[in-house]
Amino acid sequence: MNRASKEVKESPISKQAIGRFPYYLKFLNELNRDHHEHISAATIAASLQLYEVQVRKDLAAVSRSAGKPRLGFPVAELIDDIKRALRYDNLDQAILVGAGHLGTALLSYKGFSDYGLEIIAAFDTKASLHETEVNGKKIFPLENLNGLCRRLNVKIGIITVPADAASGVCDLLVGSGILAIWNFAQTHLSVPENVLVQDENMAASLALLSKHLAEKN
Amino acid sequence: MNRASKEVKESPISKQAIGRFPYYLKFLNELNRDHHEHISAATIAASLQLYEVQVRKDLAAVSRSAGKPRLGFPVAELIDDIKRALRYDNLDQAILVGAGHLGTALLSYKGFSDYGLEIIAAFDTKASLHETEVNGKKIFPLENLNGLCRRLNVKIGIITVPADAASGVCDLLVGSGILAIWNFAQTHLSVPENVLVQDENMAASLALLSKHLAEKN
DNA sequence: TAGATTGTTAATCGATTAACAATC
DNA sequence: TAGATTGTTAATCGATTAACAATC
Repeated sequence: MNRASKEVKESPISKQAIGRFPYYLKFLNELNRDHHEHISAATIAASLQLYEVQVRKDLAAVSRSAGKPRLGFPVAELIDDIKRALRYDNLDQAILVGAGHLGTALLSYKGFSDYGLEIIAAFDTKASLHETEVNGKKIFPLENLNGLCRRLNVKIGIITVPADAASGVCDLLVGSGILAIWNFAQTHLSVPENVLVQDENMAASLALLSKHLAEKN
Repeated sequence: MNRASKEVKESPISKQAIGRFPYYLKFLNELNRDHHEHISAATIAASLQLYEVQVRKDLAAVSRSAGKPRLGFPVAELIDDIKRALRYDNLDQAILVGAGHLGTALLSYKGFSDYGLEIIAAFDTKASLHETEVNGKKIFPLENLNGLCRRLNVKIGIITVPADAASGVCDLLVGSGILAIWNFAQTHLSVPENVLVQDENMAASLALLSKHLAEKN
């Protein structure tokens, strides 16, 4: 507040912490609906089965106004702070490639806008899908991808094609100016260093489930 | 080999490493198809953009016969070792709750058997879905869940219901003897400590994508 | 005031990376 | 033999947890 140089302090939020904030947010939204004014880190921790310190540190990293001893944090303000930190407030446009079962499911999901994402169009090689719509989003041939991304300045691409097609699609996305890729294909994607690939590694999840089960015998 | 007590050495494979093995496996399978006999950690690392040491350590953790200096690891054997470590060799049966878009996508996916998972049935509250099939898997009312899980000794449950229904479904699963839950709902689930909840935290992925984008401006 | 609660520094833990000796 | 490659010990890094002083 009264610092000489008031830079926008670079938020030191770890990747792990970013995974926890959506849970905080959901919990806080419920509180807010019930008209709770304040909340303590201890209560959040108990509810989400985390350590108090961890919650305290996480909240300290995003909260603009410091929490008040005895009271805790004002719920509404905290919600805003988390939304800002996760950038849920500004809506990013995305395109999706691969309108199979999973692609269709993602296209149909209404909840992404809560997370600041809007899928505006889909692409697929299958001609029978072209010009059809899923949840109001049109499906185009891949040839249209570059043009559309350039024209609308789309920077997020979602890959839901089979593994053997993923790498080609990835190159196409990168060549179309995409800077962040959400990859559901089980394959390693090679990209320039200014592009981020976020893998949704379901095979890893399955292996962890199976491992747990094996240990329980 | 020539140790006095030959216990089954508890594999010290980190969670992170488990996430990498599916990528190793995919790469090795391709090599195998091309009839490569041996492979070095360095080559794998270069291909998947990892550090050599990391690959070496990961492989050392699962490989039964040690790798050979100059040669590397025998491809076919390594594939077997990884499959065993990830337990892809034994097929686990699972049931799925919530036959919406995402649930249907998972039911339709043919690739899970490669990962040692077989979804044998689905459940949904919606009466119009009952007794219909997706990819040969029947959809039942939730009342049938307990009986079916008990009868067939199913230990894995997949949650693809809306967030506000997830916690109730979770309790039902736990009460039906389920020991491992793959949770796609964006909500914290509370379970007894012998039950594992594996969250597929898509909100976290989105936040990471969005954050990267914001940093690129 | 006393005590609930915060924010922060230090200790611990787990995973990655560096360095290097062993060996085919 | 020389050198590519492994396996392992030690150093580093990032995140979590413990300890504790500050404060409303």
